[in-house]
Amino acid sequence: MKNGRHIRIKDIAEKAGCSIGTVDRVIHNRGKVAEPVRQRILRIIKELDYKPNVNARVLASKQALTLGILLPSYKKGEYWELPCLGISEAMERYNEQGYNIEARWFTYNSPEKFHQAGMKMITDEIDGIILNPATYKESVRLVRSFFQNNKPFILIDSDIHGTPSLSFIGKDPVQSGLTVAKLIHQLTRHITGNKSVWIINLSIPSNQNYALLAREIGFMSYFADKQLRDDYSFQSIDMDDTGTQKVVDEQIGKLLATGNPHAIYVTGSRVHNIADSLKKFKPDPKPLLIGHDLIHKNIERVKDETIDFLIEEEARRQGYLAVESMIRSLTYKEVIQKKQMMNLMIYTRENLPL
Amino acid sequence: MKNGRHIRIKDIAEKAGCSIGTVDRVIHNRGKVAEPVRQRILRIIKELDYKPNVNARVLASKQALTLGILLPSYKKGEYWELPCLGISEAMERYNEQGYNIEARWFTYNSPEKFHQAGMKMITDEIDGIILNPATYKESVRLVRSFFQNNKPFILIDSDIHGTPSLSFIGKDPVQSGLTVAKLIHQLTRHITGNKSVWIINLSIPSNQNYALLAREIGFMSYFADKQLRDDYSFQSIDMDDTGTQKVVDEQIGKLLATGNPHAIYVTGSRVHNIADSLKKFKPDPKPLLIGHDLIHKNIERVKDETIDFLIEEEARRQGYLAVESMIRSLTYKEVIQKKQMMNLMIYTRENLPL
DNA sequence: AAAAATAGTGTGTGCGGACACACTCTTTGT
DNA sequence: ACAAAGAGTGTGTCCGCACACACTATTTTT
Repeated sequence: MKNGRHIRIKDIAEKAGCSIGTVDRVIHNRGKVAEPVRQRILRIIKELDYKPNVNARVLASKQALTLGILLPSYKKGEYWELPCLGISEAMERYNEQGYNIEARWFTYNSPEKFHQAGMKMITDEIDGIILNPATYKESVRLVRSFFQNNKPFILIDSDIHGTPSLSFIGKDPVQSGLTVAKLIHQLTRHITGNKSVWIINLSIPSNQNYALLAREIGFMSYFADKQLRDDYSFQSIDMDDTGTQKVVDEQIGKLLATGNPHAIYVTGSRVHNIADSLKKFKPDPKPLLIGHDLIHKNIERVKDETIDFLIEEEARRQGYLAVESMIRSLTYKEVIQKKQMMNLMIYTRENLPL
Repeated sequence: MKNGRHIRIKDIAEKAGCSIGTVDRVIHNRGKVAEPVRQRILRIIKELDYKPNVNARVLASKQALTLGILLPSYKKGEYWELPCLGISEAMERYNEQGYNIEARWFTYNSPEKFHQAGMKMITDEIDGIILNPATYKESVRLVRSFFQNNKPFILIDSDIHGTPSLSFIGKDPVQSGLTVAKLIHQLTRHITGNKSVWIINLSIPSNQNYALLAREIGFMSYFADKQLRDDYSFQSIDMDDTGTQKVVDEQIGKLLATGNPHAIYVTGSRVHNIADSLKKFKPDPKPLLIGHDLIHKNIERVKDETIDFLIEEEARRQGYLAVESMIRSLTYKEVIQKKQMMNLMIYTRENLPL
């Protein structure tokens, strides 16, 4: 592939009959270059397929980057800890490599806080923003401000279509729902008679989570497409997430009194609450239980097989890639892929990592 | 985290009251440093948690690395193409970043060729070796030569325990088998009566593949551990892989004449051959079909649902990580994790990548 | 017409580290 | 006793790039 050595600025300068200073000015658009010379240099750069030496560049420009991180607030062990771990990991790794990257963290638990924090990032000297768009309306508004103020941003976990982001990193929630549906279908297909399925939406009430809805839509559309509606009866259950197990137990207790489902799909990451309830009530036969996200409490319930399958969208890697992409965009002016879709992982007891 | 700037060699030199040259000699073990000074510098390096600036290091040492790659020969679309893609990807990426890395490829299709190619790598000026150990005996012999000749090497895909490799990158095949077993168990548990399962070992006869055997062992041990032996009847089938569909068709035809299994597990990557046979003979009900590896022909059969599930061990990433680990070890003298276990991915139609 | 502003260009220094080389001081050989 | 060999240390150059600065030639201002 590489015959000989790499092309340097000096090589370009020689070929263009000018000094490296001029080439430098062209590369960085620092102006003050005669137009014909500029064109010539640009041509040569293309011809020679010049790629700047990243190491030299980082070494020479001791620029410090400040990234703004805007994510939902969370407690230890909850979902958003995972992307944050990925972000920290990337940050450390790049800092060790001689970069000088700093993070400013913002969290929100309401649309107001979200918007407020977002606006603060604009006035602060922040070079790039990594955020999870909360509600649609607020996000569109905020993102527009970012755009107008020339602040590059990357969306993670949930997308807002048609937004001028550097990149979206995550997964289509509809596909998640489809995958769960496929699993439940395959795992219950040999049960005779009509099969009952609960879809439990266990989430914070104020948080009208778009992603969870989309998962449910994907889930239902699988059965619709395959014309399996008559074989299954679905019950969609909205459950308030007060965080306490007791409240969940109560509600599950009531529901179980009305009958024992064949399968339960929890659209969010709080499957472990349902799992704990099932452990308490011990319905027989035990319903198939499927949910999302590789958080610690869920992993424990997969290990003891109270949860049968977990779906996850490489949450940690999302955070890592977001930081990496931002750095590449800001320091190397690399063009980042507009959509970086994660793998949709299916985990069960036997293939849990570590 | 980072208060102020990074520690440089110069900082260490000042604190130790010597010149950067001396510090450099200590860092690189180039000898000729008075022992007390050496100790002092080492202490300071530790105290200050000195991390060399990777960018400066790569820039200054214009060392060119040559990696030797020793893998089974393959045709386009076959399994080993995937790790190779990962290797090429890593190579390109690092070369673009100012590194100077070159690969020398060796392939083998017999133990003799394997050993022969391996020995050639020792005499050639190769800095590090990435290999897949073929047969146990040959591999141990070769690896011993590597060790004696001070050639660092990384094993990918299959491990040889207790080997002085820099790292092993792959996955425990027993766990793969366990995972497939879990899937088949769960997917057939509501079928009444005794369930018949075929385990098909479709591989090149000369290639007494250890990994495939280990998968089968894992597979069987699942059912043994769960005391499910009475619910299932297993048939282990060794099938020669001549590469032609016709031969497979013939054998499957004969087998189907003896009865229709509930599930088929193909331990290697040639599930698509079995899938094609099933498409031809259309046994009813269609047996559950599970195999390994995300190669193109398999993906196609997952898309049309002839194959129900595919297991894969991030083959491409294995190659990528192997190169990356080797570079980090050789150029930064970083200590590499002895075992880098991949995720075990479960794919079905709905969660195929892209 | 002289001074000042400006467009266009080249030069020099430093980023942190690798490595060659030069230098000093001691030890060893003759 | 003096040269040669060696141990131990410091200095200088270069890697490719960014960026400040200096410089020349031309145009504009006064």
